[in-house]
Amino acid sequence: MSLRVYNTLTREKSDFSPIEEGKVRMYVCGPTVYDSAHVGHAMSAMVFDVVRRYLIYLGYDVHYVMNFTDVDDKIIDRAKRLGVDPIELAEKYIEEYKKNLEDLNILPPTEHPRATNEIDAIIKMVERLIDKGAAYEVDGDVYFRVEKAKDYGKLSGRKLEEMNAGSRIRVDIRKENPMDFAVWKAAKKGEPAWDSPWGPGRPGWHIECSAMNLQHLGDQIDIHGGGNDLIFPHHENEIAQSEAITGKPFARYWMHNGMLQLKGEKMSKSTGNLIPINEFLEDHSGDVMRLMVISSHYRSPLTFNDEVIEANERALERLLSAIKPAMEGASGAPAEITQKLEEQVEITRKGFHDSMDEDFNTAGALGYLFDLARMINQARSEGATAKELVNAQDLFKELTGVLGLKLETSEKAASSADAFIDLLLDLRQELRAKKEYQLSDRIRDELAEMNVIIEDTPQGSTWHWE
RNA sequence: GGCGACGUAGCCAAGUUGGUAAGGCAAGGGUCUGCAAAACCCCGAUCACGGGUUCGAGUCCCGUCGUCGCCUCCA
Repeated sequence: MSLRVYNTLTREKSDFSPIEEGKVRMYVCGPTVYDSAHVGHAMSAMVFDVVRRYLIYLGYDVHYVMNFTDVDDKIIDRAKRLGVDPIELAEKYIEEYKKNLEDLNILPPTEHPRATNEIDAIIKMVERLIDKGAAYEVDGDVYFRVEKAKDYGKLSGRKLEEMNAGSRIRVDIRKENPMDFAVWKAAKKGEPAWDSPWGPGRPGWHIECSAMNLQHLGDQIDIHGGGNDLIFPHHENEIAQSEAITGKPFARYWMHNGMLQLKGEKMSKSTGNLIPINEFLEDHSGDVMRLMVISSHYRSPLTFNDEVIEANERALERLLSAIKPAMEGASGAPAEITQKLEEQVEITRKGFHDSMDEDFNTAGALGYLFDLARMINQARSEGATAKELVNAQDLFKELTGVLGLKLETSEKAASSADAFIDLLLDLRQELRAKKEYQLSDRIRDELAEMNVIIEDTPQGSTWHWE
């Protein structure tokens, strides 16, 4: 079997084959940095992180570009309201976003370009569009001429004549067609601006992505990703611009993730219906977020609420249980068990691969990992030795790693409290030996209230943070 | 109004070209334990509804109801 990918452009799955053998050029739309990113952004970034990790797992050399939109109306508005410099405001949220990605165990992009660093390339592109008759200048603004793009609407399945542009926004009478969109905007007073043949101004939203693609990945790319709310108009316009310039098909595969649903609605910055990544990470690990994301298909909406978060906290504990070491003094599990475990290793490897090959079916792949976890735990409780568990556990770690899970056993680093807790455990051990259970239980209960969980095993007691 | 997606057990959710429903969480029962915890074992759905095609449909077609996304900035 080989990898199949759903392509928004064709609305069907097809076999994946990159332009250049063994290499994948991939571009994912990053955030507009005017505020803290929320868990919906995290979802999108994670979805494509998993895509990237799986492609690497398959042996591809992946060139991964994620941009920052660091100049646009919202950033300018926000900065004006706060009385700060828009470029500095953007810079602040760029740094924060990079930290978010790190905390969420998202691999750093190969390149992380930002619009303001690409101004020269953008201006050249706009000039080329004008030269080709694909764009026109009006009073310092430059608009893309949609009627010139013969197959405009092919990505979103719209037809120009069917779109009732201007039904909700006032039509700019200077435009030739209401659907024409700005590729260059004349600057108003006090706004960040760059000199151009059309006077001081700044790039339109869509052109920067086209420019960064051309600059960093070339005329044609393999995968272009983003949230499905970007299909129209953003990606539609990117296609129109890029293809107007190169005359070649822009991206081979358009991948779009579903929206994260909070309270039954799309999580969105503009409506304030959101949970910032920072806030989420105060109470939960990045792995919990990731588990939620990979528990369902990337194209489906993601149900996000407290109940689901809690369920995934517990599910994560189950995954963690699989990589616990063999019991101390284990003398070996029955042959029947160890053989079953080895068989499960092969079932898991194949099942994982087949699932992921089918348009990155992470939820299906995860199912196999839970099956393997159960088999590992079963073997361990039957007395399997570390050696008997090693193949299964190695595969388990490898494949959870492909999904981007860290599975760190100790969420909190060693703290100064450790020695005291160890002391209390020793004390409790002595009390239990004397069968003074009232006191020993009190130690356990009160430590539990401080989020220290004690587990008794035949080899003694252990503890961990809740 | 237009375009698109979806509706699977209490909740989340998978289901490749149609052949008789993964997995997780919760609940319940059990093993282990001084009691717990963890782990392990057992336990649940005919797939929104109504038609149709087929030997056979969750999986294809039509209709109905419902939810969501896009059509305006948005991952």
